Amino acid sequence: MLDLAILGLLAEQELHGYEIRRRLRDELGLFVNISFGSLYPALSRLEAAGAVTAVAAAPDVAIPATGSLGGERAVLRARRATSGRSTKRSRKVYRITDAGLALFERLLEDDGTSTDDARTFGLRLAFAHHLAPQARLRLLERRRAQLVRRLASDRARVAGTTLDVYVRSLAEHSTEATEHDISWLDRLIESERRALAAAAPTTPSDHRLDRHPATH
Amino acid sequence: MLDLAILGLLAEQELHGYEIRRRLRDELGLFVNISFGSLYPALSRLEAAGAVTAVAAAPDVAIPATGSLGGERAVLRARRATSGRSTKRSRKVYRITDAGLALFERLLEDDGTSTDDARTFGLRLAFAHHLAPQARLRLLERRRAQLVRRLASDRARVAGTTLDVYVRSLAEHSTEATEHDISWLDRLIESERRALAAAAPTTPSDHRLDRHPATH
DNA sequence: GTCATCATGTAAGCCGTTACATGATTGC
DNA sequence: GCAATCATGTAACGGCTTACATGATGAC
Repeated sequence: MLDLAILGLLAEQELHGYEIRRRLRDELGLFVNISFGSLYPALSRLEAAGAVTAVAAAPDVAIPATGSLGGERAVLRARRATSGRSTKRSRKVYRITDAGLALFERLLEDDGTSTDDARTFGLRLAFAHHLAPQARLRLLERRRAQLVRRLASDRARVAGTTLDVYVRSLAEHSTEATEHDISWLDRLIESERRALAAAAPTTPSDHRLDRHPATH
Repeated sequence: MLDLAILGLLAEQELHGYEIRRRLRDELGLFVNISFGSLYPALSRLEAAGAVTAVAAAPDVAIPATGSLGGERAVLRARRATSGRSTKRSRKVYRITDAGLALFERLLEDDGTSTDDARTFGLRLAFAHHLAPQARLRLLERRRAQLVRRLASDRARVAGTTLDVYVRSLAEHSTEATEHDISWLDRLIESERRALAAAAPTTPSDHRLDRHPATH
C-alpha cells in the first residue's frame, strides 16, 4: 500500500523521502502524515528490490513547479529555491526503475481484495490516469459493488430494532454516507463511459471497446 | 480499542466470544468481522487484568431477547433456544467486573488523541448512553473540531492547482463527505444541548449546567 | 456419517506507529 | 550562537490479520 503510493509519486518525478511524505500529506491527503519509521524502510526495501534507485541529488530545478502550496509555506519554499545554490544537500533522491514501473502497474491493477479498501481505493484512484480506460472503469465498478454490499448491511442494521438513539443515528449516518459515496462513483463511472463511448464508435477495430457499450 | 468494544458490550449483558463478534458485526457495524485471532487473546488479556470473569455458561434464557436477527438466522437461533436442554456447551461466557466497568468508563471518556479516530469515535458514540450528558457533548464537540480541521485541509487541497481530474474529484468528494459529517454532528450536538437546556433551568443548583447555555 | 455452523484457541506475520538518535542548513 | 526546519535513519512495540488446529452440536 505504501509501496504503491511511493511508486506512484516516483512514476511522475524523482523525489527524496521527505518530499514524498509532504506530497502524500498535502496533495493526496491519504496517509495523513505517514511516519518516517514507515517511509524510509519502505524506500530501502524498494531499492533493495530494484524498484527504485538512489540518484545523485539533481532536482531543485523541477521542484519549484510543485504547484501552489499553502501560502506562507510557498513563500518559504520559493525563497529557498531562488537562493538555492547548494544542490548538494544530505538528501537522497530516488528514481523509479523499469522494474519499479512494472511493479507499480501490477499493484495498481491488482484486484487483491484488500482489507483496508477506502484508502486503497483512494490511492488507486489518485493514480488512475496511469490505468487503461477499461481498467479504470473496472476499478470504479469494483468499488461500487463493494459499497452496494455495505449499503445493504447498513440498511439491515437500521432496520433492526436496536432501540439505542446513538447506535441508530450512527447507522443512519453511515447509510447516508455510503449512498453519497455510491452516487459520486456513479458520476465518475458515467463520465468514464462517455469517454469510452466517444472513443469506441470511431475505432471499431478494437473488439473490447465495441462490446462494452452493447452490454449497457 | 477492541477492549473498549468488548467491555461496552459486556456492560450490557454477559456474552461469549463468538456472540461478541456477531454483535460487533451485525449491530454496531464497526469492526466488520473482527478476527478470532484478535478477539480471544483480547478476552484473555481482559480476564487476566481482572476486567472480566468467565462465568459458568448460564444465559440462553436472556439471549433470545437479543432483538430481531436476520430472519433465517433468527429461526435457527430460536429453534436452538427452545430445544435447548444442554446449557453446558463448550462456550465460555464472560461477565464484566467492577474493575472492568471502571476501565470501560475510563476508556470511553479518555481524550487519548488516538490515531484512528473515525472508528474510535463511532465506537464511543455507540456507547454514548453510558456517558454523562456533558461528557457526551464534549465527545461530539471534540470530534467536530477534528473534522473542521480536516475540512480546512481538504479545501486547501482542492484549492491547489493539482490539475489531475481524479485527484481533484477525490479531494472534492472528501470535502463534501466531511461537510456532511459535520452537519450530522451539528444535529446531534443541537439535540444534546436541547436536552441539557431542558434539564438545567429546573435544577439551578448545578453550576456547570447553568454556565453552559449562557456561553451560547 | 458427513457437512455446516458454532465455538475456542495458537502462531506467524504485516503494516503501521512512537520514541530515539543524528546531522545539515538557514533565519534571526 | 541558537532554534526551527529539513533530512535520514534505527529499535521497539502495538494491533490487527491470516493460517492453522481442534472439537462439539445439529441437520439432512
